Amino acid sequence: MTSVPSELEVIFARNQLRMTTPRQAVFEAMRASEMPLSIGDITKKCPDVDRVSIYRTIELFVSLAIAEAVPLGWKQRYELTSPFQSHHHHLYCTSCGALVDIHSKKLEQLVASIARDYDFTPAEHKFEVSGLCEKCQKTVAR
Amino acid sequence: MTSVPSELEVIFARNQLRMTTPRQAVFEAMRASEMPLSIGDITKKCPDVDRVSIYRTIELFVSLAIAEAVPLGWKQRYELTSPFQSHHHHLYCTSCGALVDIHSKKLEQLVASIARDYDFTPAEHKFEVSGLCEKCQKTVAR
DNA sequence: GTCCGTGCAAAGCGTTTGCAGCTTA
DNA sequence: TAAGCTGCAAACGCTTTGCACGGAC
Repeated sequence: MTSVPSELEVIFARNQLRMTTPRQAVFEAMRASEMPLSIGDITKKCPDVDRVSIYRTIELFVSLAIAEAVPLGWKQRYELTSPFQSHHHHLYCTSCGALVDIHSKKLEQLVASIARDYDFTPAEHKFEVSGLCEKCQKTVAR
Repeated sequence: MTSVPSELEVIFARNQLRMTTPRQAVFEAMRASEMPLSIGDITKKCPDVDRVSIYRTIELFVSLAIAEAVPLGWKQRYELTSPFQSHHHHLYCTSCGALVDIHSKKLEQLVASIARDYDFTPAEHKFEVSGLCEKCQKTVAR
């Protein structure tokens, strides 16, 4: 219980939420993963947690901005956010499924600039590029 | 039948596909809409088309690049693409649901530039910003 | 000791699949 | 005419809801 990242405990305490075994398990599963996970993935990685609790936990995490949805391919996937994982976006190879994290300062500036132009207060932004990775460009014929 | 946009007919002919009433109806529903539509939305707008056909038609449209998925809020929505609607992205107000189309040359350039940096051949990209519109910034208390 | 959170069960939808008949080219 | 496409029916799986018990604080 004490091994839980303090930042998470702080967020929970601030919101008067309880640190429970299922919530820890889901958090650890996401933290240990290198790529965004679907609900199904998380279910598999947390066999002791009921699927219902996983749904509720993910919903909670998203509402607390601990995690966010990532639109990769067809399914929605989830990933930890800024306090726990540096803010980034993805390049996704539609041929081999490779995922590359992108950190782009220019993109972040552009979001701010666009928001300013349109009198918007930006909260979140999604940016994902799909295509072919270096390897697959050569491999794939057509 | 002859009133169907010729561009669509060309794409269909090129792929040896048939122009049918359901496909026209789905296309027209999307073209008439100002915002991306969910499968459920399209179903309502095309009451004479079976839900199954709507799924199959959307899948077909996406594979032909006639339409594309837009990750807005939680649900996946669909929108026509370049030949039928100019390429753009969205600002989404999480308070009132307002949607603003963004056309940003800089963003398109950035996608190309990032892809180049990572040796990627970009096919598609998604970019959506959510936040508060001008109006709601003032209205919403917290 | 309280109240929140969980697990279980079941309902509720959205989505997919198989197949016979109709429509398009 | 022949093949593709549709609609119907039903299966399937994901997600949500209600409720009583258990655990966190």
